Amino acid sequence: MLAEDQGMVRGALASLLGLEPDIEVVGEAATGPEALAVAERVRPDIALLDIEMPGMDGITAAGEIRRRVPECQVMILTTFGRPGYLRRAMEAGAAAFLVKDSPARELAAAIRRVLGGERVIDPGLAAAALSAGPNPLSPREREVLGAAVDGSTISDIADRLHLSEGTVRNYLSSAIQKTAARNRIEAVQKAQLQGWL
Amino acid sequence: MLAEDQGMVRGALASLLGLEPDIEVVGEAATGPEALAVAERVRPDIALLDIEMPGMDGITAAGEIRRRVPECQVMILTTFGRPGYLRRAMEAGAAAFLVKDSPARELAAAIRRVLGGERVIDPGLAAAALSAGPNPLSPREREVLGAAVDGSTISDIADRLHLSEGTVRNYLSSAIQKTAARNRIEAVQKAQLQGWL
DNA sequence: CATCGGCGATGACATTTGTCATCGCCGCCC
DNA sequence: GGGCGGCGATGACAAATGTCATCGCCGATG
Repeated sequence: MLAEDQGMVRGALASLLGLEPDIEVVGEAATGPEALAVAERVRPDIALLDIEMPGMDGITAAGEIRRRVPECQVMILTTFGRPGYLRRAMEAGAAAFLVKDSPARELAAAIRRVLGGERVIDPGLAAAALSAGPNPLSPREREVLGAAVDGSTISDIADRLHLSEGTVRNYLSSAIQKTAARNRIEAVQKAQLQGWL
Repeated sequence: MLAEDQGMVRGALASLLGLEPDIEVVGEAATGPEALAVAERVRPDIALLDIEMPGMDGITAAGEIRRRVPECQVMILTTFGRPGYLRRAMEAGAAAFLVKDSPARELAAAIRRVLGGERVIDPGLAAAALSAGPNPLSPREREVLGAAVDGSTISDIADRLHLSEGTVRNYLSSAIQKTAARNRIEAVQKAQLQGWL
């Protein structure tokens, strides 16, 4: 089955896989929750999930699918090969991690390898994920930094998270230092690049 | 011909179009300059361009292709249906503007309509583009705001653009007001949402 | 020819942001 | 039991950011 929010990309991928005689697309979904529902209903051999989806991100969906449909292998197909994404995908039990800018023919090849029991990960990406180390941000730091992505002021964030302004400043400050950034914007950029948010 | 930087999406779209008996993909490109070169060489009936591409964005490439290969109709296929993108695409002479989250079958239909001499634009998007009005930012304001997206400080931007710090502050301030934002981060967000950068 | 807008700059000012020291309360782990 | 780290808070301080008034130089436009 195939989960991807952009209709045109989803349809195109379905057509790509339809060319392969040994592969059949048995279900499609456009959101995280929908992916979960479809997976439970059709119980496919493979679930191919995008990460950026409305409702529930593909990695969370992957974990749920692994839990509820254990015989189904989950593969992640994403635009952004961020180290933190790869790490979280692996922890969620994914069998493969593919980026959309690799050549199209690698998709069917990867599916066959997963069906054969292998795990498929871009070697360069794996190295990056390992060398980058784990997410250094504490849960609260992540939350506060995540609340800052849209340009909210300190007092906005404090209100939204029910914290004092000083506390918000402290979390932002430590997030800035842990990401080796010079201000919150750089911190957000760097954290997103690593897949830490 | 097909220009799209993500290999897997490009291949999938090619396969989707390959299903249509009256459509043939005669060339592929992964970057803006490559798209231009391929268009000049194969002189296709239609060039289907993504906007976000390395080297040269799809809208600029569209203008160049229209200029150098006048018999070729250009269609834009993009992830982001931003009003400013649509406006610029039309000014560059595009015959169609499609977003990737519409259903896959609309792609072939749109191609046929363009071949029939029609222009294809999502009505909702057209309304948004017209009601949003034109880009209110002056070229310099756009440049300065664009230099602020990555979290650069005032003095970074001043150095990069060979301006005094005070001038940079003035431009940012007026960009913030024109976008009705509260700080530069919100201004960047809003401007990007509108396709003004 | 006067006006308007864009460009570039300066100086002054208020506000926001980032840093640091310090505190108390937990829970965990050696 | 002591140490460590996460959580939440306060106060003080320095630095960065945003605003405003004002200036001069252009080129276009009425």
